Amino acid sequence: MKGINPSTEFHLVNDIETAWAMKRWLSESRRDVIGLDTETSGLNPYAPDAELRMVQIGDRTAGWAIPWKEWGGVALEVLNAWDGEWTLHNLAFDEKWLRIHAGWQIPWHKAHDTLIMYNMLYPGQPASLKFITDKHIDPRASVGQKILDEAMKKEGWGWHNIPTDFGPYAMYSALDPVLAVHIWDFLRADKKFPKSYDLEMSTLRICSGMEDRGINIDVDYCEQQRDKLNEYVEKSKKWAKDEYGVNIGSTQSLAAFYQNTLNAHIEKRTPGGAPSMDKESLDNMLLSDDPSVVEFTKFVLNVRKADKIRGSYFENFLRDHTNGLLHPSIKTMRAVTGRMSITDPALQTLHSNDSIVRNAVVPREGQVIMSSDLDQVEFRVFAHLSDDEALIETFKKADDTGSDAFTEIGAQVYQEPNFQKSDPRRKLIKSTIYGKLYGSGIAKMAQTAGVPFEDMKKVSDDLNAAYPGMNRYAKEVEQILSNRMAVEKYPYIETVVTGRRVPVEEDRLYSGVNYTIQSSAAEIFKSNLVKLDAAGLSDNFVVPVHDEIIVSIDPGDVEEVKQILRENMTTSEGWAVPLSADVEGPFARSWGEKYEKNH
DNA sequence: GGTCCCCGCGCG
DNA sequence: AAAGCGCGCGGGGACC
Repeated sequence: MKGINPSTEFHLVNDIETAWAMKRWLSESRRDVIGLDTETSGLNPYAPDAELRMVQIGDRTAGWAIPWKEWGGVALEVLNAWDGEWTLHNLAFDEKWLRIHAGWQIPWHKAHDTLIMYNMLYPGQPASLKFITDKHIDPRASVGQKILDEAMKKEGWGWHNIPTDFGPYAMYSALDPVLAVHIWDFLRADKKFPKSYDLEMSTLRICSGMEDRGINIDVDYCEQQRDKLNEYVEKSKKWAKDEYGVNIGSTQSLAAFYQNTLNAHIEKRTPGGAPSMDKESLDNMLLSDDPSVVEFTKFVLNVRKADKIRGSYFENFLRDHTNGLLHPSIKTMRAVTGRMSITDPALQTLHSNDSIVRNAVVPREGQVIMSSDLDQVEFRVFAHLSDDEALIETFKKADDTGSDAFTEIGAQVYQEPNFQKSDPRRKLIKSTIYGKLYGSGIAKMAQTAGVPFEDMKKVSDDLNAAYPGMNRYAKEVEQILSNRMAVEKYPYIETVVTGRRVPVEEDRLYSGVNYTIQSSAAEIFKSNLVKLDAAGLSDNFVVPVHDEIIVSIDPGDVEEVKQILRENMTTSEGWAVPLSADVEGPFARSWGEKYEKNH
């Protein structure tokens, strides 16, 4: 650790002389990269009162903090003057603020993100600027942060109103781009970017575009649904409270009511030991001999669902939109496995068993919605990795005949060519396969499928006999993980696409199979987005949902887009089983059409 | 009054 | 031998 050179200068650009000094610094020194950072009023750049407060640039010799409101023109001058590489820590954040509030688009092909770089090279470790600086750069650097925190507390300042000329704030701000450059130096010691870094940087650029273009919602529909559900939920909760004194929103109150008033027995416990009032527990209540228990339980289940839909979706849509446009936050590397997550609102969790919520998501003006889903991608990746000849053959047959993989497995395992999709064994086959993907035991599979242990075991044994590669692969993975734990200090798996390392918890090595599959599938999907971007479709992206991309397109382009989606969402090269995708739509009214019962 | 965890449940 | 994977969100409730 070399640390920060004590002769490094930090400046607040709040007079002409300093502005000139900064410009001289920019033009007179030779350098490979400039660090860039911003200070903002808060986290959400789309908030009505959002304000860019400071733009900071720096290298190994100096850091400059430029108050945006007073000296924004100077800031833009230097942003435009530098045509070399930029490095930032958490590019996704600053890129948005600069684009929205400074009207300046960072050139993506010259922008680097040390947050992503760090994630690639030190998977599973905290990756905040502060943590990395303390650990790898210079622990003295965080002293300023402490002083600033205390001052803000003492003066009652927040990020939105701390004066830009307050010394510690200016100093702390000017330091950050300098740190960004030091982290760049540290991570770039071998001057190579991992393959996964390129994929993630492209994904970042594509998803940033999606956040910016936003998602159109039908505001009137949301308001109607919210009001309707609101009335039902409030009325119902009040009735339960008045009539029986039970708060059905509280698991404690609800459990007490079942036990004390309805004299119902609650078998299941939560991990914390409390009586469980989850869906399974309540579904058991539906089997009660006591009609009043059954009626009350139906009532509770209905209210819960309505409450969830109202609060998590319609309320949030209405809270977050501006003129019918939602700008969600897409975190491209949120899950340890590299899956993306979407918040504000949580667009990956919209109810799919009916279309009520997705009806709120509509095409852009004059357009139609289409979608493309990867077809059982995790199972296909599993089949590829397990290298089980029979399983691979079964997939090929299912693809050739256009039948469903689980049905085809039934036909194969039971030697019944006429095995039907409606055969009750198909459900057990599906449960077994998903159980294996997730590393579950037979007891859990049986519980999920709602069948006796013995029935489940029979199917599981049959599948293991027919496709021995599945268990063989699982054993292999555990063996590799144990070896790595012993030799390399921590157990990790590698993704199939880029070889990115994903750490596995030491006491849960069995989850390595799922991690490999899930993280590889995530990279396959991201690669497909990059391919679609190259094919010119990314401006039409609306939202990604793990293995599915939603697009909004002109009605005249439907056939062309179908073709583009089919081509670029499918991968065959290098896979024992083709990774195929379907295309659905066009839907002229809403995303919900895809989920309508008769569809 | 703010913060954190538990619990339950939505999605892939 | 046995182990369901990954997320986000909201209400309740404990705690400070």
